[in-house]
Amino acid sequence: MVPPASPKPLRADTERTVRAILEAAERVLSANPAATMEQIAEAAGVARTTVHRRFASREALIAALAAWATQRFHEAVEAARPQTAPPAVALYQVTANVLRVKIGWGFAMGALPTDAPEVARVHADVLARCAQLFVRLRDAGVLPPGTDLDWARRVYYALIHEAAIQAPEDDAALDALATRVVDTLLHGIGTPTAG
Amino acid sequence: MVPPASPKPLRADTERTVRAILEAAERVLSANPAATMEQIAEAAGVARTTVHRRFASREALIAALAAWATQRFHEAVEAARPQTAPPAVALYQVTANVLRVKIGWGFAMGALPTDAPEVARVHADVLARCAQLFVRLRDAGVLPPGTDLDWARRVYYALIHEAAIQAPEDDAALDALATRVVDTLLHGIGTPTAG
DNA sequence: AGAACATGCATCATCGATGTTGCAAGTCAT
DNA sequence: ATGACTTGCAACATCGATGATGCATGTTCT
Repeated sequence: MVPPASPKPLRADTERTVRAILEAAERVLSANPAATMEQIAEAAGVARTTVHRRFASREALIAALAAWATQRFHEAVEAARPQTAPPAVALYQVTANVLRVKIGWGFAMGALPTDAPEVARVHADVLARCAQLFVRLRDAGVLPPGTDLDWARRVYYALIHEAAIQAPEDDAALDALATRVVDTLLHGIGTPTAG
Repeated sequence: MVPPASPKPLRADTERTVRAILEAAERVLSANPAATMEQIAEAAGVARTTVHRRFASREALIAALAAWATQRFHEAVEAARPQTAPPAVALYQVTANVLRVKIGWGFAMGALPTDAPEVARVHADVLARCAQLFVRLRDAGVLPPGTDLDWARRVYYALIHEAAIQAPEDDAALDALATRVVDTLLHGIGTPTAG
């Protein structure tokens, strides 16, 4: 229902409710992944039955949440033009864009074990883009030729994950965070002259 | 029951069972944090009622698991003599020791929201040791004077967490992993000349 | 060997979460 | 304004997980 243009345009009423539920689910579940539908409904300001009317099951709700976040994730990466922009620039842009999304949708992006066909495809797509970006980084000399790209990618994800916990809301702080992530990724935190 | 010498020495029988349950819980819960007591019991090769006899509640089981892992964690850090060994050496030793523990007890170490008084104290102790180690690293010039120690510590944890997923079993691979973690922490993954 | 204890099994009780339905009242679109 | 849709509420049904118990059958320790 959420990802592309739905077959039937939702009533303004319904759309607000759905969004409220998804946002509430994100907040509540990120605080406690085992939270009940009741707690989510309460946080959304609706009755529990309404949640069940919109999402057939708890599983469906989480799937919708993941789909929503995946879409945002995809947009964030694509907006950085990771295949055409200079790799170092793209790295920074991707970092900043993804951070912005991840700060608000941390749970949904973490709970990605989705089995929906469409969503899985988009997600795989994004991962491939990231992998390609790292190849480009290596080819451009930003990363040494012998770099273990898998380790590099995982370190990158871990740094973004850590940075997202800071959760700043203004753009200046977000840029500072992105800078710190890229910097740490490339140069670590040690004294350059040491070693 | 587990951490120090128990008031009543368990029967050989019981001890084996308890250990089997804890180890099974680690395996099963790390694969699926929402696993049921039944699944844990099955993995341990005992009846579900036996688990309940040893651990009053699911909560108690997880608490015991956390306590056990915390103890191991503590030993791993202390064995590296983080306050007396040269900081760079201690960093490496702590990394290797903690990796060894974390590979086998990843869930238990992640599920640390424990409210047991004794356990919390030990855990806080370990964290303090780590913080001190980072101060020593900075004072020794391994880290630049202006380093944000909180960020440094969090990056370090994240790297260990990532590395522990590789899960090698032999010592050579473990040392290689530890080297990689320390190296990445200090120098990142970028080309040194770049910038 | 014998007392003390642990385990497996079957059984039962309970509890919370999930999911459904009917109806009255409210909201939206045209 | 009117018909279509949505929501809240209350009630109900179900289901799985948790936790407890009694008893027969091992297992351990001395």
